Amino acid sequence: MISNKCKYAIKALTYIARNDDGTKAVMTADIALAQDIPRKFLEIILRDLRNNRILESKRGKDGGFRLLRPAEDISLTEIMRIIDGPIAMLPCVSLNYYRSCDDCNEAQCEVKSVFEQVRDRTLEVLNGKTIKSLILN
Amino acid sequence: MISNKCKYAIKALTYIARNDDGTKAVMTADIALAQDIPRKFLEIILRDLRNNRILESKRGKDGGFRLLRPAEDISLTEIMRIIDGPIAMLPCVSLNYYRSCDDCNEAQCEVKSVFEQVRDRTLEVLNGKTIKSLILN
DNA sequence: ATTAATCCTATCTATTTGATAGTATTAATT
DNA sequence: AATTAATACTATCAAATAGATAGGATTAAT
Repeated sequence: MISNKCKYAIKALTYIARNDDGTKAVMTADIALAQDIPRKFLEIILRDLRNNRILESKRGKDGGFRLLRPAEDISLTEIMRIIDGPIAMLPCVSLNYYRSCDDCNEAQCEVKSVFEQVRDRTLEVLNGKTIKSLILN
Repeated sequence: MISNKCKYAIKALTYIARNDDGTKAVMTADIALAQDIPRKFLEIILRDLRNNRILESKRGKDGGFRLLRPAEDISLTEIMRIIDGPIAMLPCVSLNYYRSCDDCNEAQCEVKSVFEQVRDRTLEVLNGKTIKSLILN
């Protein structure tokens, strides 16, 4: 399962991508209302995305958020890794968050290869998806 | 991520499948030692698998656990669903644990179809895997 | 009766999830 | 300079989940 937080992040980004008309930043309150996300929780998520160079923010009146890059250059996997961490089902098969298993000898682990296959199939789907491709439904 | 508990369950089952010689049940202590699983935690897991008709148990001296079905009839997905619940990444795309999302209109949700694809690819891998196939590495 | 196994109940700690409250800061507008 | 309206930041909080551990009850072979 991905967290609600991660789903909110994705939905917020699609809303920003769709609604940034080039004249002004997109406000938290508008996103929260349109996408049904708790406002204060959304604030945290958006700041998190800004700290990870997905968004830029503008403070003060007429402030808000904007994509720091074109929507087609923001992949789903990047968002998922920022918000939830590893995508893989076992730490020992994670490409970006590898950790060894204390309780098994990886060379002879029976489960590792299965979850490597799951990881590869999952990434086949996710690697091609961007904020841009999501809003072209 | 699957839980440690789920990984322990799978490893315990492979151990039982490999070591049931038909004469006596496999003991918790042996599994715990061989697979490096905390003994008391393993007890809970094995009882859970028994309650879900994966294992049968025998109490008292010479007691222990045994597969209730042939190893080739115990699928990985079944174990994962018993221990961790849904396999899908979103409740609204889960085949066995479906729940609707409060915050989105499923008909026009941008993320649903992506995670349906992930689900299908994941199940393509996992559906073919059984305790039997895992121990034939 | 003894021994050795599972069964059961209760408990515990740490982490994560999913938030909320309140204040500080910034910046556009008047 | 004052007002207004936005994000930024800090602190907290409650509930659920993860990952166990302890201790005694029950069962059954010898």
